[in-house]
Amino acid sequence: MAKGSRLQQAADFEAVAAAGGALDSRRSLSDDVYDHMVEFVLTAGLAPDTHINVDSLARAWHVSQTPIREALVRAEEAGLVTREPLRGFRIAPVLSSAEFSQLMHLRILIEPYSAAEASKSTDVTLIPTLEAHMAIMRQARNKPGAQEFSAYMRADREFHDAIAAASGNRFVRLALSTTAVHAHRFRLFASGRVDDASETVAEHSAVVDALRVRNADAASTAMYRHLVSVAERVYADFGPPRLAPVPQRQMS
Amino acid sequence: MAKGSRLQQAADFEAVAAAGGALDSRRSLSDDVYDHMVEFVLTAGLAPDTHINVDSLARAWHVSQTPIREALVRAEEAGLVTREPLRGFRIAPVLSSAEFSQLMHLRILIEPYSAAEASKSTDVTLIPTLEAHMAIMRQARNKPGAQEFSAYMRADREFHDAIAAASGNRFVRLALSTTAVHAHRFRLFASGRVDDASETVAEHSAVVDALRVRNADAASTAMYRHLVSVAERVYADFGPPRLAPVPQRQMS
DNA sequence: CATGAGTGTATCCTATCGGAAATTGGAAGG
DNA sequence: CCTTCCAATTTCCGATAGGATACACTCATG
Repeated sequence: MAKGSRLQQAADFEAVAAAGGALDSRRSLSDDVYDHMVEFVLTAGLAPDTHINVDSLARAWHVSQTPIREALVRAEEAGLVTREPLRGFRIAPVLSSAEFSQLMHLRILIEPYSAAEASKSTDVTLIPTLEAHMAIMRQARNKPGAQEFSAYMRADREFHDAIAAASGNRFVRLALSTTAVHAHRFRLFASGRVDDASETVAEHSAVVDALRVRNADAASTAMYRHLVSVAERVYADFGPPRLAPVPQRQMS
Repeated sequence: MAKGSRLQQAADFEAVAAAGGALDSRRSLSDDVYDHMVEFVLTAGLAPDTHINVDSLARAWHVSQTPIREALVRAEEAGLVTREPLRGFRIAPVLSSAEFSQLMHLRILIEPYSAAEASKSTDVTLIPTLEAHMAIMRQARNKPGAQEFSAYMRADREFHDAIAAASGNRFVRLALSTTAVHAHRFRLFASGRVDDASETVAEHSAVVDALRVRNADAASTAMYRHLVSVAERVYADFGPPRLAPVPQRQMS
């Protein structure tokens, strides 16, 4: 392998790594491979159940099998791929409609809380960060391209993750991070284009407004309404099952 | 390496594998190593921040480095170990009191819902399974030994996991599975012995009673009370911070 | 047509090498 | 004589290449 380059000629990847992970000067090759793999699965929209040949993937990316395997193990934990012992790895199946409903139930349990806690955050960069993500989403409004969809979904993920991070509860953030890629892939295969930017941005604005004035109850409610709306929009495209009654309890 | 044995002489391990995983005839060596590692970290009570020497661990368990590394990557995702690139793996730090509080917050958000959903389960083996776990916990009551503590905590984990599984929501179950090992380790280092069996079994009984009569509201409430009690008991030993107000919403 | 042996392929594991980081020893300066 | 800084050594992580084993497929046979 050439001395300077790690993955492929890796020009595009090095740019991503430089932009996203400049702080961590120490990154192992398997980390790079993992990031590359996530991007690959999420944007390329590979067919579910596709066999992943470790050897050919290693040759294609000009690395050996070990970092590929380590990245695949992590991807399995994240739900991106599945593994059958002695039979290898496959691209994970896309969520069924029922499973997406389950996913949204979990988010509805957690995210109103994370929004409420985020309203107490002292991080002054939170609001500007959220607005930056919303600007990207506004920009992608009604653009049918795959590129725009990818940027749109990325901004959406980072919007929710920023709030989870601001909640200060690492377990909440961890639990939600797993859901993000699944939701991304479900919507990628459901429509694959930006079709709800107006509603989503409006609902995000309501959340940000509540966070700006540090109103925990309002933030919680706005987030709850947003998630219910997201689910309803998806089910409008897909028909039943609609969102089952969402159990929520009163502030004690 | 001898032909029949895989880990060490591995007599005890083979017994565990035969008891727990007989259904999966296909298991890779890294799976075995991972299970072994979880058991090792949770029962041996290794000091946090202890360096893990991959090479010596491989020699000690009579396997090579690759399955060790794969198991460590999975253990990192599960929060059992931490990894610093180019500096290796370490035993993960035990949760601080504040982090344990965060963990309990997440459980309180999720588990009342999982109990409510489990009450609708048609699985006839659920109640007997839960009662079996409770029997084990009763048996360990007020026994100070490390062996009893381990069995007690295992039964507690499996009790909650069985309910999560019965909820039918795989994302709920996944989110909770991460919390289990952290809670286990926190209590291992907090007291390390069975000191709340009476209360815990009583509270578990309340949950099972509600599940038996398929009362979703009662199951949710019983689980909520149980988790609050768990947190309160831990804080009684530890002093502040006590459990912050637990945000819960009304059933809509 | 069903069944079983034989061949090919890919996974999984092992053995080994390069290289980065921690450590120990020594020399220079105060 | 003690402290501080630098450098060589050692240790161990990360990566590579190759071999053993299990599975899938093909083809011959009852």
